Amino acid sequence: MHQQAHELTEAAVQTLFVQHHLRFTRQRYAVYRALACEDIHPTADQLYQKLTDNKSGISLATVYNTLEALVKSGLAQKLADGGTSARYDASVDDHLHLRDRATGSLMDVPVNLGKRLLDNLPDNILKEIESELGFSINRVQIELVGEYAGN
Amino acid sequence: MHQQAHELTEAAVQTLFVQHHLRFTRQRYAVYRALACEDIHPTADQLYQKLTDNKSGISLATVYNTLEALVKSGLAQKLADGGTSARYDASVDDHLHLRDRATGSLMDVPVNLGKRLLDNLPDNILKEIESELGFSINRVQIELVGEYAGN
DNA sequence: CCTATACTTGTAATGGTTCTAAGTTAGAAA
DNA sequence: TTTCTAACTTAGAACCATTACAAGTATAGG
Repeated sequence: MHQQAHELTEAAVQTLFVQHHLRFTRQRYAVYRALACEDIHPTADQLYQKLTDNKSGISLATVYNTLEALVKSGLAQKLADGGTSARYDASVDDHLHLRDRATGSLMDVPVNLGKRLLDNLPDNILKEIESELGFSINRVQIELVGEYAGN
Repeated sequence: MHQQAHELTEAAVQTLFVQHHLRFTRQRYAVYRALACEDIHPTADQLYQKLTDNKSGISLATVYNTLEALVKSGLAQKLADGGTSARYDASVDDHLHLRDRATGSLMDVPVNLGKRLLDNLPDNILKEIESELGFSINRVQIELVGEYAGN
């Protein structure tokens, strides 16, 4: 679920940053906005390209720095691509990804379906894993690997 | 579940390779054996180090080539590390991973627990996702992200 | 308005992975 | 067994995503 997808005004994002102990800068605002309005899961370089097209005046190093800050503060997550470069997502909730074996591409499962699957995970077994292994689960990341019917 | 974990004789692995249309070489045997008897999920370089210690006489390029061949043939899977380097696993079955947020380390959930969770996934919802999205699911990869109680 | 601290930036360095081109080998066929 | 060739191995170069660095700049608190 894309949190605040409809709340990307400067003031709203500034508030969000303050809540997460992040300084608000022109560059960070641009990166966050670009990331949050994406429905794919962009790489750092894709974001940089997009921002450069927008003449947002930002360096690639800053894109990386900002993404790291967002991830560390909990405003984004870094998804391993399996391929060459990392992908980012401005969502932090549990959600499902679909990975196409053929292309390696990654996309979200529609929220309603994904949520139903996650809500129906056997909670008692998760609890058992936690107690048995002395592990505290923060997030359940599920990836459905397969291929589109067309292929 | 580590398939053939007890069946790593030369003959057994050779048969396995033939079944998967892979030529059997000294180097591939060494890599497969090193991978299959690991309980962690080694990186290419960790395997290379281990094999070098064993004086197996193998180059790093071959480790990479072999891992790629194993993955392509279905005898291993590549796990995105989220961090810097990829990790490999000589198992192809659905299974669960635990990722420690602190260290980024990745390990298996014991088979019995993992299997119970996977067996209790709501199958009807998975089917619905398949039909709704025109996607055919080969594998369900679940990662439990969290931290050990000690930390 | 001033200041301290944190952020930004271009560039260099790093490090995992892939490429290349030359040598070697597995395994099929005779 | 011998021969043959496609496939494999290898060292080193190349590649490219990411991080480190050091100098300049901007934010937010006082």
